[in-house]
Amino acid sequence: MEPMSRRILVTAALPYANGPIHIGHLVEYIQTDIWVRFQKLRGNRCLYICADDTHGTAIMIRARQEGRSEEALIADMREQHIRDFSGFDIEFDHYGSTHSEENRRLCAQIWQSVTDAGLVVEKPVEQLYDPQAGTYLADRFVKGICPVCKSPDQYGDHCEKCLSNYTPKELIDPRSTLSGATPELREAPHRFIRLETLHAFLNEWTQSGRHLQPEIANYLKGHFLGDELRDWDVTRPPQYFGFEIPDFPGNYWYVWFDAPIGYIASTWQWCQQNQESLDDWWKSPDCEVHHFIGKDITYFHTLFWPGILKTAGFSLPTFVHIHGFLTVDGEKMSKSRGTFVQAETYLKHLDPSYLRYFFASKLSGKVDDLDLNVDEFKAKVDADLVGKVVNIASRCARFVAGGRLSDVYPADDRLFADAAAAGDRIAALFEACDYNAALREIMVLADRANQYIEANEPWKLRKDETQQDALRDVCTVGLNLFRQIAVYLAPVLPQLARQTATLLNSPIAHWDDAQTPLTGTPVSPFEHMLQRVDPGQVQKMIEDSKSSSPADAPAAVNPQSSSFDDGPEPLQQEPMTDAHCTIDDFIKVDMRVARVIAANHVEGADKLLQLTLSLGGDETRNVFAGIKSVYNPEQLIGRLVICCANLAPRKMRFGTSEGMVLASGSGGQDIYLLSPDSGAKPGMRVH
RNA sequence: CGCGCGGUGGAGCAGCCCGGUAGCUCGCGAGGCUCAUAACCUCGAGGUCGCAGGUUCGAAUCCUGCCCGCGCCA
Repeated sequence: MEPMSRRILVTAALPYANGPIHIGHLVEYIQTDIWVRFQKLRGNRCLYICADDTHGTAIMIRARQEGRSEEALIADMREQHIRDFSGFDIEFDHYGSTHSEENRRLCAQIWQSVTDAGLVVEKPVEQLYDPQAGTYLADRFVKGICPVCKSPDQYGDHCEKCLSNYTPKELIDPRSTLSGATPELREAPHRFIRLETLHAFLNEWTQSGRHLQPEIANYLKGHFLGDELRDWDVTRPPQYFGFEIPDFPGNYWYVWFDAPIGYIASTWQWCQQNQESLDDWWKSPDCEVHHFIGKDITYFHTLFWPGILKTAGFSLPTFVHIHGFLTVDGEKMSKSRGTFVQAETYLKHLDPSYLRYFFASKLSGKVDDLDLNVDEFKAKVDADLVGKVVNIASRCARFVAGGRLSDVYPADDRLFADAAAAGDRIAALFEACDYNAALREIMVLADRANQYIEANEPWKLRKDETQQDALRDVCTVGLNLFRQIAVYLAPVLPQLARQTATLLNSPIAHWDDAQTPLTGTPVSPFEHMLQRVDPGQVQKMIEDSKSSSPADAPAAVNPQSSSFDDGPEPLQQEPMTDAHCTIDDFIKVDMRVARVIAANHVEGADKLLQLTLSLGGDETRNVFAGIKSVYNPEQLIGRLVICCANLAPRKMRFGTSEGMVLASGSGGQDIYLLSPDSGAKPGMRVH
């Protein structure tokens, strides 16, 4: 027994209250849940804290669209999230919400601290404003061309291509993703946090080698810490769903200011319910703070957040554990392929233990992306869990069902002792988040147990009346080896731990339960603990995921009525060209009727669909069209379009585009493909 | 272009930090067992460890250059 148990506060990133939990999210919550369960099993005091992230423009807009209050929306989502998490045996000690009184008060307190520290400055900001939606546009709701590297279709704050950070007004050719409208520049005062003041501290904290994975420390050093840190814009003018700032009336804290503070607020709620002191968890040097996040939100958690905590006198993170993204069959999750699987859909068809085990087998404590290959998923779960682990119990339990284990643990060629000795090594691997290596160690133990059973042939002993004691001894060894494995797997497979407890009538409550064999205890009748993965169910899940998704591609935002109410906006948005073109100029453009014979999503592209156009006969064109926001590939196949057939081929990031499909509209949700009246045939020229 | 990660028998990976018999899972071939959820056990075939240099008695492992793949706001 360890003399001192650690106190550990653990958080997973707060899921945004704008959508359901899907298997991509689950990587993180499962990874974290395993770590927390492991810590608790080791006898440490550990809290798993999470909450819904509820503020921001997206929530406001969605509530508006659904005709209800933001509060109603987020209450609903929170319920769904909690339901999904519990379905996967993800067990939070507390699940709060950033829209809570505790969070409001903490925000105010921390705001006061950073203000007192002289970190807050006010500056006028020209921000893009969506006149149609009636709101300023959050960075994520503006897309345009990156001012640094000129990549098209980048968000307003940050370029995916060159990883530069900038402000939305620097963006070239901006569009509102809410309405498709061209936003206008408006000026309003904002308040900023001077991160640069904390540069020396952040340098030291991130580069100490103790709080971050090395590749992350490297990344920060190369991308941010080499330059002056930018002031961070943390307030928003109306309209915005969030907390109004006490000393800055009419303005709101930016969602990224109050979201991480939600970690503390949620802990506070737990403290109030459990008569504990918040300071013991967030201001005590004896308490570790561990954050688990995806690599997408590295910046906020490794620079901004430590800076804030430091300034406000809260504990700094002991470690920020950063994981990669989930791919399915080597590709980004895709709605059309049915691999964008929601938690709820998964649970309708498959056992959550499968996913917990599979993710664990893929997680290594590195930032690498991890891939869920459907065949591998089945192979791994079937072979490891059913074929190896559960099989051990299945091979022994029947021979002693209704009876008891031997009163003295029999000689077993040191198998149990060796496996007990492996406990520390396996624990170290769990501690380091290298679940993949931990599971490999555990599977070696399972192999040995199966070998033992093979060598001792209990099925033969059973037939010999004089060998009944020997039979019970063999099963006692087999079941104890199984139980050891169940203990080591308990963080990953809590359900298996519960089943094992029932089978052997002894709870699994501590890691050290693997150190001492059970003897003399009754054995319950054996029941199957885990089924093999049913490929039919996997298929159904994928089908379900396909059908449930098109609905959530929202229709156009503006339900304009009246029959011929044609306004001047289109022309105002894009004035007509003055220069004439000659008939000869016009003839240069060879426009043809074409049929879409194949349409696919382009992985990595936000706007593009890849189309194969037939011009009749064998003549086809491969074309990339920026129409993904409005059209699904399925609905395009078979329809006629107009294409420019002699456009010079253009090499794009995703392949070569050999033409262009004609469409109108301003972009975003405002895109309309041109098509000929019925009767036209592919290949016909447009004159 | 940048940053990060990777390139090891058919597939997926470990080993690399701390140089010295190339290992695991699946698949494949042969055999065994028949207790177990067509599970389990044994044996076998199969690898120029991306390429080229360098350091060294010795390199998958260290150094340099190059090539290729993947990822980059969920």
